[in-house]
Amino acid sequence: MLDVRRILLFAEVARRGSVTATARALNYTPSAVSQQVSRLEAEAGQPLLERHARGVTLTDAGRALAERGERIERELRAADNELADFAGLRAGTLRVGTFPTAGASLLPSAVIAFREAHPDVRLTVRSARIAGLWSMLENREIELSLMWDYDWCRIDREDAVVTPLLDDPPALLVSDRHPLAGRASATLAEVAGDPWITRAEQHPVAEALDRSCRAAGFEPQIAYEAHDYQEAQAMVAAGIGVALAPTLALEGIRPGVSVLPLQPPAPVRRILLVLMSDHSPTPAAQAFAALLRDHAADSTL
Amino acid sequence: MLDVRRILLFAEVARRGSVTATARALNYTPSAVSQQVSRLEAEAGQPLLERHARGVTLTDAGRALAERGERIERELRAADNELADFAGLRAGTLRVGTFPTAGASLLPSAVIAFREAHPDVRLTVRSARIAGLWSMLENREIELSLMWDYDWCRIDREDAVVTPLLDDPPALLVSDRHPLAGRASATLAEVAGDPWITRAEQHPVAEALDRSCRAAGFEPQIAYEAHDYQEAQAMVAAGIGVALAPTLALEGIRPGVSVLPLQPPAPVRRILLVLMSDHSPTPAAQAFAALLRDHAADSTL
DNA sequence: TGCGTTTACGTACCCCGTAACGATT
DNA sequence: AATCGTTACGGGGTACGTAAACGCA
Repeated sequence: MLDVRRILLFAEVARRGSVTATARALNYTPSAVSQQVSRLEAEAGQPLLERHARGVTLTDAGRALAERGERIERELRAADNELADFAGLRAGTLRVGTFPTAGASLLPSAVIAFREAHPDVRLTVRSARIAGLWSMLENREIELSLMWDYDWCRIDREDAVVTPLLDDPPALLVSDRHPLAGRASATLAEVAGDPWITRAEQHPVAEALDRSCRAAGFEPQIAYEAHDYQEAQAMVAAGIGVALAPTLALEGIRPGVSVLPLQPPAPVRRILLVLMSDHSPTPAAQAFAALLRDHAADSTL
Repeated sequence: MLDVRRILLFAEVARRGSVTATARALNYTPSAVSQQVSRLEAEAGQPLLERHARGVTLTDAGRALAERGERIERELRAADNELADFAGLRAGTLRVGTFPTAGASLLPSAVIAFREAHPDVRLTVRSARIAGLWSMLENREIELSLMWDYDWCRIDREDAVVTPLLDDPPALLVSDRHPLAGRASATLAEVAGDPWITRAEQHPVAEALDRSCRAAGFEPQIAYEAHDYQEAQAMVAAGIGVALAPTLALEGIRPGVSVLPLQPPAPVRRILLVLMSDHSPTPAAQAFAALLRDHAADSTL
């Protein structure tokens, strides 16, 4: 059967009309070119060029084969350009995962910046809880994901590369009419007696509240179990109780709610970038990861 | 830069969705396939497929590259078919040379047979004198040629392959009113005293006449120098003299002319097939040569 | 004589196989 | 345990270079 590489070499010979010129162009010896052409003729079962003193000319079959070679070369150049497009982020798709809070705060600016820098990459974002994010990563439904952890539940998986992006300290939310309202900061001890708004369904933030209060020496009295941060803020504004929230979740703060940075010791949430380690990231994923790291470094939460 | 053969291998992997299946299909080991794909990824500068436990899936770049590979394979198959067409005489061109007499007698049936057998080969015939035929052969304006020689001027060239096709004995042409008219054969001695019609311009047939007569012990008396065989036949019919002509030149014999085979010793013209030895004949040329040899073998001149 | 092509021969690289390992179901 | 993919390592084939010959202007 015909060898592709020999066809490409032959196409070069056909273009230049000379074995020696081809050899010069490709940094070969005329001998090498001649041998390969001879082999190609053997594969083709018929002469492909006629040799005379001044270069060579093509037979009908040689002309046809050289034409095919040209087309193959065009395909190769096209392939090269396409790969460069993918590598240069002028093509391709990128699927990113996020948890809801980051999806509403940290991620949008990164998405906007990425879309501006690489308008030809199809970027999609999927939001889910941590477990869902892991399964999407494992199923290759997303190339990378934002995640978070606390120091008592550190993510430590062999099959994942985890990069901490920034620390997300908690804040205390109190009603504007609460005695602490307007203060520059607060400690947990100062609200030990207050009723608490927490998150329902074993939400990790509920665990963070629980652990923090115990560490501070009291058990929180739960007044309400909210299902998202907006609901929690509404309860706080209504004076039902006080609440703990990650700083990242306070993008749009509701009127009637006062935010107080919580002084240490406080359970600091880490915001993480996660990629699967068992396959190398695509150029788009690398670019997005770099962009996230930069944004996080600039950000002063 | 991207290696073509690796791209083809990768296209196969892409089609089958599995390294191992590809290896089985191509009689390779999975190891070999895996290594080549890895190299291709290195050349591409980006991952081309994602490995999981059950086979592999393609990245965007991998999909694009595999698609190019498919197109290259199509080109290869097309090239293969084209070459088969040329080899199988379903395409191509064949240029044949001939001298005028053969062009009017031996060649037409061969041309008709060839065209019928291989209607897709463009067959052209060029007619010229011996010297012109040689230069056309040397310049590759024709692939093969019919020629002739006599035993005193045998063609013997290192750069040509000469195949005798058939012997073309001479005949004596006399007027219907000539005493020999109607005889089954004749010898030169019987017309030693007749005036002769011969060919002008040092035509080799004139030399044949000259040599034959001298060998028979007399010098021919030239009555007329004709420029072709038709003219010569007209002169013979008019009773101007007798003439010598190769049998091959007697396709359409003119009324009023009687043809007598010449008994030996007579100068026998050989009809030859000539190819240049310094480059191998195309399939079409081989086929035409074979056809000529067959026709000549069948022919009973 | 110089240029272009080819052949003979030796060498170096590259591709593939063997073997062993890790991962997944 | 079976299947799939990968890595390390060694051998064999092949493609190339060197050298020399040939043919043609």
